[in-house]
Amino acid sequence: MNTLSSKKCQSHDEGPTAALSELVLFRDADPAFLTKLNNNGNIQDFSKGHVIFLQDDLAEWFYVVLSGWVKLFRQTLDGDEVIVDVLPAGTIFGETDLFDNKQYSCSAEVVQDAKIAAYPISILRNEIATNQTFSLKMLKHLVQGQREKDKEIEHRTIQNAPQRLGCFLLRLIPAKKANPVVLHLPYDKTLIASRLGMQSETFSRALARLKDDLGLKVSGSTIEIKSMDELISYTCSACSNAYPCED
Amino acid sequence: MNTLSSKKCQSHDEGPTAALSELVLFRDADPAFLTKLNNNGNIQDFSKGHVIFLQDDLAEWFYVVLSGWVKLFRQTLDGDEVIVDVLPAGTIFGETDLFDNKQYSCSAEVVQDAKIAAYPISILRNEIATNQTFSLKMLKHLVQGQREKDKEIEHRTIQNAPQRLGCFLLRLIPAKKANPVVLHLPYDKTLIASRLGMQSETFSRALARLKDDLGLKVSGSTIEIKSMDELISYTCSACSNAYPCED
DNA sequence: ACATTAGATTGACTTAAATCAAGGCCCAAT
DNA sequence: ATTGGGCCTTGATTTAAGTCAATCTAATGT
Repeated sequence: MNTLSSKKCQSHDEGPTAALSELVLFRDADPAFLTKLNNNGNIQDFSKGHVIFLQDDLAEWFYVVLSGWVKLFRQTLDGDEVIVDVLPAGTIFGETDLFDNKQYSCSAEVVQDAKIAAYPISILRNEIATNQTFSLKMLKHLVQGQREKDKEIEHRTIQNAPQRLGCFLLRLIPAKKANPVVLHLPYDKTLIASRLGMQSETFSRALARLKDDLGLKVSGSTIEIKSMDELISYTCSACSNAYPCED
Repeated sequence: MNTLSSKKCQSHDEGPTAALSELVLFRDADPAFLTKLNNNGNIQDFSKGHVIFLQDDLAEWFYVVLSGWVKLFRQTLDGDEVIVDVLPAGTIFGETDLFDNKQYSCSAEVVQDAKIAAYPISILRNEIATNQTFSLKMLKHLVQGQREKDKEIEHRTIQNAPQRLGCFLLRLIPAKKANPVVLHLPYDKTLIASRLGMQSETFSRALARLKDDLGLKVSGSTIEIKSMDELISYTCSACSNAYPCED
């Protein structure tokens, strides 16, 4: 029910090679390396709810989200769930579980029907160990990830619920667009709430707050932002990163 | 007033080579590399309050805390300060600002009189680019840092103030020791508070709470823990990492 | 078309933490 | 010894967010 299809990569036009070379990490990588990944990888469609791997599973594959959304999460001792991240298309995951531990450090579950490519970690590990250039790329990739985490910690510390939500909305908009901006929430509001470290009731009220304060229009998962500048100043004033904060 | 002394490394018995080889990152590193760092590095004593670098400064040096404590922080647009981390002896910092940006991503200030070694980032960058083995070590180092950040995000999300404080105390105790355990808070309570993402008043009350609930004894910065097991179960039940969580 | 159900919202209330204000303690400089 | 200033604590109050419970809505399957 979860696995809708699976195919060898080479049988497919827009195979994982194409997919991979769109990721910064693999751009300009050695073609032989990409081909090897290609030949040993596969693409699968999964529907919402499918568990890709569990924390402490043996880490043999790393993945790339081609479409849809995937959540990474951890379980607390008393049974709660903590969202580590929710990943959009174009994200690689499972790749930092390369080393000694060799177990995934969190669980991964599809939260919006997704197309996901999988490749053996061993090939990645080998490339890192033998190709200096790629190894450097990987380092940069990790440093970038570190920066994201720092930002996340900051957000949770100094932004209140409406600001965190505003920040989330802004990050859904790639570049500064002309007003008004219409966007769709990419996954369940409940999940956005826990992604932002709040309860779903709080999320709901934060959204209502943005409606009142900024003239945001909401209908289901469709949101219209009247004024980007207003939202930016409302959201980013408490933050150490000026908008647009992804660089 | 801040710079109390500065010396070339080789003029010193317990020079930076010795200091470096105690860090996991540099253990078993190429002796020529360590010597080069050694010859181009220096050790300085700084007193509390000394600013080592500011966010957006050109990143030319990386540092190792030999003794004392250093805080990393960022400034928000409206002037507040966010603590990124507070670093104990044995920590390397400034080293992730290796790449393209070439600017420090945060500011660094001494918060308890410290002895700090400085080395040119260029030497590190060169070693990473040419020595596969070291590059791999650096990758592991970064992955480990990533895990720490994940843990931090989790703590801020699911632990309340007394639990975060309890967790902080536990992390000051390297191994599981016999009761009762006596320890000293390593830096100002105000700073511990912001390190833990709370106001100093909240910190004070959290400490009082641990006194009441766990029979903790506090006198100034000296703390006596009656029962480690009690503190562990009080603190770690809401967390996804079992004690001792550093591995 | 209808029942079922997961997801979302709303209201009432509780609780944790922030804020505001006052005062205490200890160390350092005079 | 006295003064002054960090640093810390404590009390009173406000505020943000969590919790609990009741609906409401929209999508799904029969």
